[in-house]
Amino acid sequence: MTKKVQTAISPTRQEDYPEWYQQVVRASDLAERSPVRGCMVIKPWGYTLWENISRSLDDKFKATGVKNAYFPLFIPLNFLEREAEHVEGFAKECAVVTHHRLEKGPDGGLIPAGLLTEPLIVRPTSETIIGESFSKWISSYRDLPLLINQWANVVRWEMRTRIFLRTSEFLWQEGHTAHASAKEAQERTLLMLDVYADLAENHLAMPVLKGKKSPAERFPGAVDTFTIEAMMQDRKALQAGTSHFLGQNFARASQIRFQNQDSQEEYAWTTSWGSSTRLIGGLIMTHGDDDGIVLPPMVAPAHIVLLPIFKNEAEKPMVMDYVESLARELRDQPYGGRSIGVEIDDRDTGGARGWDWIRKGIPIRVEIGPRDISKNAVFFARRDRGHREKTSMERSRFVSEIPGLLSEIQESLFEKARMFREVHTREIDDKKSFYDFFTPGGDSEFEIHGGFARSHWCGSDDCEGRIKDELGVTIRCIPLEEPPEAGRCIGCGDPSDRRVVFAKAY
RNA sequence: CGGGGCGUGGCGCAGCCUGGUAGCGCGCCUGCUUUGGGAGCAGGAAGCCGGAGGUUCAAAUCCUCUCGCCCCGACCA
Repeated sequence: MTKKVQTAISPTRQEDYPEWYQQVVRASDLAERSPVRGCMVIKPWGYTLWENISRSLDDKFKATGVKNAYFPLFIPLNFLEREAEHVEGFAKECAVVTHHRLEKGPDGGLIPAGLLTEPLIVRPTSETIIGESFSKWISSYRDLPLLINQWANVVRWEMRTRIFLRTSEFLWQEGHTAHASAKEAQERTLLMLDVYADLAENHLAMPVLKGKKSPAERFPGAVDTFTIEAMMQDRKALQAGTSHFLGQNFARASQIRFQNQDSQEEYAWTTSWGSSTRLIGGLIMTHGDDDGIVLPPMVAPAHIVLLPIFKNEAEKPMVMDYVESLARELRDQPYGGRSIGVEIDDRDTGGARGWDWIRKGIPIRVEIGPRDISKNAVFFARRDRGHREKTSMERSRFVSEIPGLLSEIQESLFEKARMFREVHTREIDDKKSFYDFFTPGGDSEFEIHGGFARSHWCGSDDCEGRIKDELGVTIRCIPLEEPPEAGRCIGCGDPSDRRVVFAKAY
């Protein structure tokens, strides 16, 4: 008699993907919703993950000469007004501070008082306020390039929020640079895109496509926006990081000028680039399964959990000694630029204990009982394999092989995700196939279908817009590093010289 | 903001149509028994049913308003 495989998360991805996502976030103990509309509480397991991600990124930024700084949370209204497209892009989702005091109201409650002469907006992004500083810091070509990053929270009053993927407040970094030439700024834009791709692929084990955004998808005020796009397990695309070449638009708006070597005054060329806690959402949807999240070792808050097993109190000291000394040895092992993170969970909660760690996605679970100790061995399971698949290994060998084992897991996660993307990416050249690809065929409400369609596009906003209206599918990016190819636009049939990637998106 | 759905102990839900002040599973606490695996038995804590009004002798159940959440759409990292 076969019974349905029991999963730790219900519903499964297949049954109801959006609900699965919510449940996984909860079950993995990463974060929870807060009483504040659209905002989340990031719990220690999730925050440590974010710390690991942000530390890796920070190191990479610094390796390219970027320095960190910090700018105000509040931006005067008139700053935002300086760049026309920028205003238009963000005006609809700004939190605005209008008062600076609270007074007792007639009903005893507090009411805002002390109207500000000029409202302040809570930063949705900081181009304008940082531009203001840049304009003061830069006067000569000798001051360039200026390479600044800030780690901050920002607020975008979104209509619809999803934990980690789109929250009203989120944590991110925003890099802002100023250069003496367009070429240098463009190179910086692409360099930072490479940094994001490196982080995504080598730390998050999340394969990404690097590409340029179509004009319709560009950052408000940018000349060019570049993106890394990942495919989630519902086959939708997730924009996981963006890098913008801002030309002289913001320099003009913020009066960022410098004197060049010919004593001529010029506007600087600027860039900005950002990535956020959304990466965690991407991580969940790239590797998570029906038992919870699966953490790539490079960013996992901890790598190994040791689960002591003893039949009675008499055995406990011996087991705990073994466990604690093993933990010490493991923590001495290096992995991914830090030491191995080891948790010891000696709660006496039976088998449920192991499932907590499965849901939390820890890469390796190790069970240690008297039987292992007598053999001087450990009994372990990998999160990227079935939960019943466990291996016994001699202790010292386990300790010395652990860095390699973690690398293997990291690699296997990436490879699995890459294969998934490959299987669900199609070159599509006729309109009917294209529409079929993005049209649900089954009767399930949450059917997962489609994927990435690599198709030709004539370059017109009209074609792009029509496909968006009719199918909810957008151009995710125009991939970089791909040779031109002659073809016909999937929308209108006009000649096209390259393929672009179409997909439904988060 | 438009369409749809939903708000009942920490989580998932039943009850609502046919009003009579709350129930199930998991989790949690205590004890005993178990122990290489999401344990068994017994006992227990925890909700006044999102909020506010109204109808009624009586409302989780009916009516109105409101807040929030989820899905689709529009918009976005």
